[in-house]
Amino acid sequence: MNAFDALGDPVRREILRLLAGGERPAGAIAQTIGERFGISQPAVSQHLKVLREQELVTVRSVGTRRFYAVNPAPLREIDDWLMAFRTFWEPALDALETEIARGKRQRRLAQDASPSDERKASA
Amino acid sequence: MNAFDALGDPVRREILRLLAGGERPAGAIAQTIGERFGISQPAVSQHLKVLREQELVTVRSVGTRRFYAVNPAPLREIDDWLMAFRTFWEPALDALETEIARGKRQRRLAQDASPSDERKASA
DNA sequence: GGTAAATATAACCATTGACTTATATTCAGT
DNA sequence: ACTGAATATAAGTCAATGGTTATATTTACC
Repeated sequence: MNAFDALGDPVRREILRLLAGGERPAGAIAQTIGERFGISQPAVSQHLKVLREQELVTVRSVGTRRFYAVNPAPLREIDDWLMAFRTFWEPALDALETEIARGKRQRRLAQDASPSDERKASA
Repeated sequence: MNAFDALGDPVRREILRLLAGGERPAGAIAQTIGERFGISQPAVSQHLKVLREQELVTVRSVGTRRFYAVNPAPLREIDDWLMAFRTFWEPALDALETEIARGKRQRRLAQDASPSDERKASA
């Protein structure tokens, strides 16, 4: 649940939001974010490093360019962490919602399983 | 969306999780958390201050005791922030789920409205 | 009003974090 | 091999953070 630490910084949150729209090369990120926050290319690069270390992003090299993309896994953990608090703003789930929530969870698990293990996780 | 900064600290996250189980006096929090992290009463008190400032908790005084409780509002904002990323791990919502999601959102809005404004937000 | 309990604040210190500028690395093209 | 583009790393600075001990504040109780 270490991802929270990385998300403590507004610059990094904004980088992620930018990447939510699809992968971007480091240069484009440095451009957009640097402008928006008034910080230099190295500064952005260092933020990208933190995001990499927390595995909030993945990188793909193409020539001299590095394309960053969101890695959703740690964000899902945050989503899970929030579960304990959802009772505060979600009235108790009724049966139907519970059913659907369970369906979602199973689909998610199915997605996590190795392909060889895809034992027909039918809806 | 400043709540993220406060949640960057594991001690504060743990305090919130503790409070998810119901309100607690500062002493009990200092006891539990202090033990768990090996930090002093003032240290915990300072964390509580940060949580107060970010409005992640509310306080209620009873005599010399101060009862802390979760204030869910900022956590909901985080929940909303995550929305932009849910598409990564949730397959596109089908019509039924969308309907239910909308219902939840409306119930939530109804809850936010001032009591005088409660215009029978029936399910 | 004095004392003790519960909690917060003050003052200080060490560490971490987020910048900066300068430089190294890596690859593409000539 | 040389050059330039894209990116990362190094080194240094400064402010913010999280801890400590000591003390102030508030309230209950005698």
